[in-house]
Amino acid sequence: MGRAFINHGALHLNSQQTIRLAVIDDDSGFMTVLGKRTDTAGWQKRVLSSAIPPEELVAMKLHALLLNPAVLGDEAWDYLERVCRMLPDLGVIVCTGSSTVAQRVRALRIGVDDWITKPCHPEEAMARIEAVSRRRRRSHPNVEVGPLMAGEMEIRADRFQAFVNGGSLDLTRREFELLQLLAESRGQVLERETIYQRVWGYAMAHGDRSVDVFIRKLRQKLERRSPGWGYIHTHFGVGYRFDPEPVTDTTLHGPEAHMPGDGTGASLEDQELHVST
Amino acid sequence: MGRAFINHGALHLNSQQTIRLAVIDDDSGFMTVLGKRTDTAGWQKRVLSSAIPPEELVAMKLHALLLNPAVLGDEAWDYLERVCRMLPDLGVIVCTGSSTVAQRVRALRIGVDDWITKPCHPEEAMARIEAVSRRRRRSHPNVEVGPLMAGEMEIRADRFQAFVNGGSLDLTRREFELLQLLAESRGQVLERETIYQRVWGYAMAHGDRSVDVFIRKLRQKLERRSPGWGYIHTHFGVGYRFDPEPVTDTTLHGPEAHMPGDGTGASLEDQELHVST
DNA sequence: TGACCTGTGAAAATCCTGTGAACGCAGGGG
DNA sequence: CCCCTGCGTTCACAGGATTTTCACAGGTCA
Repeated sequence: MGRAFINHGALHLNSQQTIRLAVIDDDSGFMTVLGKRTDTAGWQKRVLSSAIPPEELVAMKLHALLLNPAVLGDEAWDYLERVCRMLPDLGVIVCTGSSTVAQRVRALRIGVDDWITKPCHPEEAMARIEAVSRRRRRSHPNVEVGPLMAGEMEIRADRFQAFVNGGSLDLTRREFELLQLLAESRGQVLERETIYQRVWGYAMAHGDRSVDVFIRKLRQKLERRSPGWGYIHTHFGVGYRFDPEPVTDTTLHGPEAHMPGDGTGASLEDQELHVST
Repeated sequence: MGRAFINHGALHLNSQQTIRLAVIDDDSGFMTVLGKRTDTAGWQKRVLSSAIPPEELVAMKLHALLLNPAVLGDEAWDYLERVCRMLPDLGVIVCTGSSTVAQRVRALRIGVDDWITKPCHPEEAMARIEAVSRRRRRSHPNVEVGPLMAGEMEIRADRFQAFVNGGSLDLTRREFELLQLLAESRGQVLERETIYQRVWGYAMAHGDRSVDVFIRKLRQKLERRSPGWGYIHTHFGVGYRFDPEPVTDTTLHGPEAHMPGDGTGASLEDQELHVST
């Protein structure tokens, strides 16, 4: 179940992009400081103490790679060249102590995107990594994340639409964004304020019922195309939770048909107060 | 039509190494040395002694801009910001004497791609400019020359034209580029901003309706030559999607005429949000 | 039961897209 | 050098689609 990550708050006008970065360096001091900052920024970072085959880098789906050639010794140039050739879309930043113009030029010509000289402020290192990743993303705007499956439904970001065995739900933009947010946070209870903030992009006015209204619209469309499944659950006094589950037709008001939760919701599982329709 | 031009802005760059660069600096010494090298490398360089409006930069179809903020004085930040916002695809490199980490970070976050500190070797400056431009060019690795088929239409990049059984659609340059972009992204919903950015080469001004107007022109020409097919679909509040499909003349308001898709896009082919006519 | 919440339906307010036409510019002829 | 023509931009409007807002009804909790 590897979902969860990816651009969470990237619903729309978000400049903050979470970056997947790998670092090959052994400078523990620098690593510590940098690590602190990247964590704060919410980046996904992986520290490696030695070169790993480019093939594995591919599997990591990185945005950028920061490496200190000193760690690799003689193979550094060869390694750099192979990485740049195999992963033209990966942002490669070299970070080293001293260096000559010739070395820097050579690296840049090989395909390296930036060369930072230590000592350097971690903030600048991050800004440069961001800059490189930004450019990289701009070139390939359509390497979209695969469709997201939920119950009988398939959510396709590239079409701004959700489908149930081939049939579109005909969601409007807002409806889609709301659904996407919910689905990305599957299992989590989201408060109205949070939802509004992330889908609408600004703070919710007191007493605004928009979220409720859109939840209703979603439920209607979902119900029509995929009856037999419950997707959006209401948590009284709190908010909503997305969790696709086949409708256990317990007409009896019984004490909840305790579905095996996926765990993400942990202790909230039993708070199930009422399930839509 | 005497087009036969070269690479316009965004679509299809030839993979020549020649770089179109503009420099805003008044350091004659550096300019001279750099100029010599760029000439040798065959770059097209334009030296400006002061800021020029971003609109004119657009017209220059640059790959990169190297500028010394000292020349602009107080307006430097504002200018940088405007340029980066308006030309997201332009490589922007700042080259200055002394600077602080804070300044560099600010610039990089604004959208600047690299910050070089003088004194610097012109060779390194060039290598960095290349590195920045390289990312940009990689955008459209579209090397395929073969004609692109879509419905009854044949799109020939080599002719800057589209045909329907032999007859040309008489597309103008912009129309063709728009059509090509759409067709290359067949099945995907493209937002207006994206379209504008990629076809026009710079950021769309708020409220610009050019994309809509060109979509209309395309639809008209397509309709005239190939009635019976729907090519461009509107996604309300989002953008447009190209997906050729025979017109299912369901005049009946019936509950969806579930056409089995033509197959190109797997099982989701049918289902329109709104189909323009 | 009373105070709150949430689900609904529908009206009202906004926003978005399709269009037709006017403008301005640049190139080609005359 | 001036006029004509093709193209790309901008505008303003009309018809719809989508969002918000409201007033209520029905549930939930203490």
